[in-house]
Amino acid sequence: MKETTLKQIAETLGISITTVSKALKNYSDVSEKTKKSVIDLAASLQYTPNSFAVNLRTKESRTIGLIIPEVVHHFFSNVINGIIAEAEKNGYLVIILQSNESLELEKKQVELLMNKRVDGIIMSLSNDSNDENHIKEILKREIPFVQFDKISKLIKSSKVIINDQNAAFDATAHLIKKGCKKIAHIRGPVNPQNAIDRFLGYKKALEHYRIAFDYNLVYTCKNVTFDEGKLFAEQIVKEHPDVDGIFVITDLVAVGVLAHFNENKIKIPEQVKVIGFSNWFMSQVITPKLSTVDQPSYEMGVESFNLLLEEMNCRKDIIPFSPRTIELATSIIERDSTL
Amino acid sequence: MKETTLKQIAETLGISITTVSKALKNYSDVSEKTKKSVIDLAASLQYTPNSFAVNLRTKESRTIGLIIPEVVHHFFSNVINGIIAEAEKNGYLVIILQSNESLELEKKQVELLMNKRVDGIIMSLSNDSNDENHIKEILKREIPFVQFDKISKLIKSSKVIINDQNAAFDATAHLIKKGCKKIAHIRGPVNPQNAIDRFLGYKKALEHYRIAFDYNLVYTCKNVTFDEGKLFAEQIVKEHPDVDGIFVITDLVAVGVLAHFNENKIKIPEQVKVIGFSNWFMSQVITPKLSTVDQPSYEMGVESFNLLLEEMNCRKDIIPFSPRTIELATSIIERDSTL
DNA sequence: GAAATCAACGAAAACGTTTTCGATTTGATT
DNA sequence: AATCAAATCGAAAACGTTTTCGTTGATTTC
Repeated sequence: MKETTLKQIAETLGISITTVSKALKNYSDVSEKTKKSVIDLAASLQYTPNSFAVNLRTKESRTIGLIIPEVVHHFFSNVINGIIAEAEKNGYLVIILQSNESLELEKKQVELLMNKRVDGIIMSLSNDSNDENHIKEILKREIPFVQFDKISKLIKSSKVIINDQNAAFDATAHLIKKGCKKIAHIRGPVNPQNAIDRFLGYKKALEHYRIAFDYNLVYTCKNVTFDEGKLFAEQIVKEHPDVDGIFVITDLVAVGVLAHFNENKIKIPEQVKVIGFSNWFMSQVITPKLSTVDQPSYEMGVESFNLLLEEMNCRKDIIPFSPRTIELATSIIERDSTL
Repeated sequence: MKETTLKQIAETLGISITTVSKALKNYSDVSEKTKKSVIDLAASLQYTPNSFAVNLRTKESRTIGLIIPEVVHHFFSNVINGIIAEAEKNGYLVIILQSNESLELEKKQVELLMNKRVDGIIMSLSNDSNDENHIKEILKREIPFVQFDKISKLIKSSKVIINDQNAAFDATAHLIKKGCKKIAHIRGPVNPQNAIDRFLGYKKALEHYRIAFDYNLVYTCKNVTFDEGKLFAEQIVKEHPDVDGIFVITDLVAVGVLAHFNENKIKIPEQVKVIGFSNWFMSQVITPKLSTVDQPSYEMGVESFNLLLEEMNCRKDIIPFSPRTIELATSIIERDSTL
């Protein structure tokens, strides 16, 4: 039971492969009669074009690659969701790779995807991406490319981002408006632009509301984990017992902070108010419910794919494409932890 | 700046395409001298084989398809993680599709993957999969196929599962050993085998410990959500105020139960003990920490891929393959909600 | 009646690789 | 000198599709 090919259809119908191909693609130089006979036979034989041959001939695979730092992650899995949904709608499939926050793996995976000849690549950088040569190689080979969330500003490509600095400003301002006078910040790792921007937003908010900035109130995550949240919470109450507000780089870490406070009977929001970032599902089921910054992750995936699609279509029609950056809106979600 | 091909290398070196190809694949009938010159030139031209052509020629794409009900899901995203990691190790890439628990979408996606001519398919069924024709089509076309977690017993294929019935038995027994006398069960939807098996395990445990089974104590989820957990918790305390233990189909729903109890000052574990299923990350950061059944999700992904690989290799060498079923061990994790 | 138009079809090249099966040369052996 | 074996290479087919460019015969136009 072999696969049906154009050749088989052509032979049983006594016509040429060319005509069969054209009939199935509804070319105008095939008579209605032969069209019908071809289409009918193809249907009854369950003919589907051999995509390997189509790929080779058309030089496209209708497949894109996606590289993200982590799959098991509320934010990223939502982005994945948006990307594969939008891709499927447009007839594209998605190959997903996980860089595990490792630059080495990331490089290999970019290599892999280029060798697979995907039609485009969407990517969120790993934390220790301080080297951009592999990314530049993508652009050099003229492969459509979109960055989202954790991006490199040095690379001229389309991007889908939020304004981390403004969002962090808003989050910090929210604490201030709720009466906090001494606000600590648990920040992300040193390299990624997001962590830097959120830190700058925090600092800017303090300045704007005339609260002295104190470097000792800034704690830096290495791995951005639940346990780090617990650890830093402990350090904060020990070193600065009068801290009454904490802005945390992301909800996962913030939940760690809450856990430590809960265990040590430190009342939230009475003694300390806490606000996170990203609006993980977890935040609304934890006690107390965590205030946070909502980041439109699904939409981010959708927009990323659409930007990529735009570029892929331009390349196909050989019309020039200039990269665009889409900035999505964030919003403060007020819950029990800052009431 | 076009892509380098075998032909180009052959022409600049004044030898045939055949020899170039053989040199790069280290065939024994090419002299060391020409091998070296070919390899050197290939490297300097950054030659990579055109995978479209290789696919067409070898009839394989070194790509597999994965269909799961939901990406944004702690269990499934961990499985994804296991699969793509193991696949990458073995030189395979993974296309991921999400069925959204819809049979219609699932059918389309199976179709899509077969038309893409992936080398194999791994799948976890959607909840309303009461029709198996699309799956049978996969087997008919002799495409290597593995089911995991939500499987159909009617399909003869390799499977990676846990023993849901035993695990549920253990979970219920755990509640009984902790002193519960009247145990409710919030079960999953009617169709999926898992939900049925877990229900049966619950029932069997009651029988084993001589506790009367009461159908009124069984509540059936439709969408398996946090909100359903809250809702059923409310119903349970209203309809059966003397219930002192609840075994819940999965952690997400169990967290909903905890939320309702927390809001209504019903003490856990003093008044009611609760045990979930799947060991979501959330369970260990919620208050009180949720006891649950640990399900080895990452390992499930790894094993699924390895079974698929086994079958793919057999097909290639045309040696017969008989499907295997791997049953992974689960374990009870005792936390605050059943202390 | 010659020229132009049109409808319907097909031959063949092309995409880039892999692999089979000879062909050729060289050196060694009878 | 004839035979054989080993070492090295290449021609060509094959994978299945798409698309360009002709070809043919029929019809229309001046």
